[in-house]
Amino acid sequence: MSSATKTLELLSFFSASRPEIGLSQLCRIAGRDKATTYRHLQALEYAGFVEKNPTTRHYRLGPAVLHLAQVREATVPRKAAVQLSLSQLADATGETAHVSVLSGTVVYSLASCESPRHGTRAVIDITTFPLHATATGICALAFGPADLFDVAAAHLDRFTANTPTTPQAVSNLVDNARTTGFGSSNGNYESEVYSLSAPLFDQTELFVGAVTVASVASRFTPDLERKIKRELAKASREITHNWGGTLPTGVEAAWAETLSPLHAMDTTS
Amino acid sequence: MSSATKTLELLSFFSASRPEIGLSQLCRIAGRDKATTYRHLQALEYAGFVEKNPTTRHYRLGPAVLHLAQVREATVPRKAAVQLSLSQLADATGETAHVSVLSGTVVYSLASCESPRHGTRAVIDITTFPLHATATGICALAFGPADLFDVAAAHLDRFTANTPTTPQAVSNLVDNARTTGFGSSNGNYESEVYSLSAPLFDQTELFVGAVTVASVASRFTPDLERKIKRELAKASREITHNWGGTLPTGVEAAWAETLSPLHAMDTTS
DNA sequence: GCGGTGGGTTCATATGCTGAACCGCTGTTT
DNA sequence: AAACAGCGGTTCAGCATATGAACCCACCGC
Repeated sequence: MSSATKTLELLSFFSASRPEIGLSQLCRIAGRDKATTYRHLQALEYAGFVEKNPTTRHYRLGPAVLHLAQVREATVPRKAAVQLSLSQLADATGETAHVSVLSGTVVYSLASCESPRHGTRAVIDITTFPLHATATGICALAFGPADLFDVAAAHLDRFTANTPTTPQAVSNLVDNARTTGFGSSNGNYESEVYSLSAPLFDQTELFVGAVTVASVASRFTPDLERKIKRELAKASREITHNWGGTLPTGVEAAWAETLSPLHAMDTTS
Repeated sequence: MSSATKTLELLSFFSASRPEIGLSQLCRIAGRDKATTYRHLQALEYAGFVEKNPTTRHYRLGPAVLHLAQVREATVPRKAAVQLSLSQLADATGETAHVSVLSGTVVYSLASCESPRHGTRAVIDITTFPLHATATGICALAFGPADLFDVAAAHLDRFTANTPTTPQAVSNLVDNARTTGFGSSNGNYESEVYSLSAPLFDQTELFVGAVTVASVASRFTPDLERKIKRELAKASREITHNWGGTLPTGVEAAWAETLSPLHAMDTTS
């Protein structure tokens, strides 16, 4: 492990829950010598990656990281950062994949990608997603801010025979999303489109959006469902990471449970 | 210069105008050996600070910087990051200092700090600043987005005898701000309050807000004006830096000109 | 097929990184 | 008030590790 790598590793010990770290404390966390750690911190401080809290002499992340983040955002905007994941997802599942983001109480489409595998495809032709009637929306309700449910409950329009139009019916879908880690819509918005959706998170584990695969009802077998869920989990990890976020352990656990071989027997039985 | 410092320095060569850099190119920019630079880049890539564009093999900033920026923002929110600069500014000038930020076409107050030096003080009791009648607003018009002027011209309310109420009068103040690097208001909003304002910028040198000192007309001498301008420039550099931004060279040049001893003769004569 | 450029690799050399032990300070305990 | 523990910060001998000249291979224009 190079000196530079060790220096950079120090930065990863700072987090929202541990924003300031003293020298000795950092030595213990990193399991390294005090003199070494001190010199590494000096290098980081010189470059503006950390700064000293003048009163406590503890270290915290510095302004340089803001600077770099702005350059990164200008270089690879969020939209561009999902394109690769999205095309891989569409490719692996043979279905239409898309990513949407939450802004206030509205979930809008950021990017989508269709797979050429089948002649029939789901096409994402809406820009904002009804919260109660789409896999994406259910995901937002399940993992997003609590006050979103009231907004959803105030607009329970019926789109198809399957659209849930009572708060209780929506609540059931949301509960299911929370336990499985995936939002789902079986023709709730368009009768022939079955969708599955996985949430995306920021660094503080706040919901920021969802990645979704939209399939066609007639080919939506349990096997395909499992494949899509596996790929969705992968894509969600990837996109969340690319946006600088982290997945809550609860979601990972829900996925592990949902995708375990044991559970597979249940769903296919 | 330590290996870690050299590694970190590589990151500073990425910018909005040069977002992706190849290995050889980076060697030339940094003036370092190819093997060394390559190993440094590997360390950075391993830590997620850079990533390779898979098609061009060029390097660009990675997702880790977004992650760190979010932690930094959670650790030291912008408001907290200005407090120290602001109290130093209030202390050095003996006047009231405040920081405001531009959001859309509205300039709102982020934080303010009064100095106890004098019994009479300017008090910042508004939350949004009229663009045409305050030093802060003139600063926004001079250095902010061009379409702001139309917004300002549509609301030329008169507050005092000095308030500029014609587009031409506002335009003159804006021109003056552009050449001096400081917005000013001589009782344009409240007749007894004289204010000076310096702009704040983000990483792409876009105007994001202003730092202002509000003084009382009766003690606003040319000497005090010069002192305030010097301190404002210092505070603007500091806050801009703390927010991860960079000052346009044009503004620095305007300040240097305004604050030069030669220029001082002109203003005091 | 040839020169120029690019990314990536090798290896002997010596530079500069490492960590035990140290200092001076502060707040707490006895 | 003396002893103590913990902190941030410093020193220096010894050797791990960073360094860069020279190298390879692939690609591109000609």
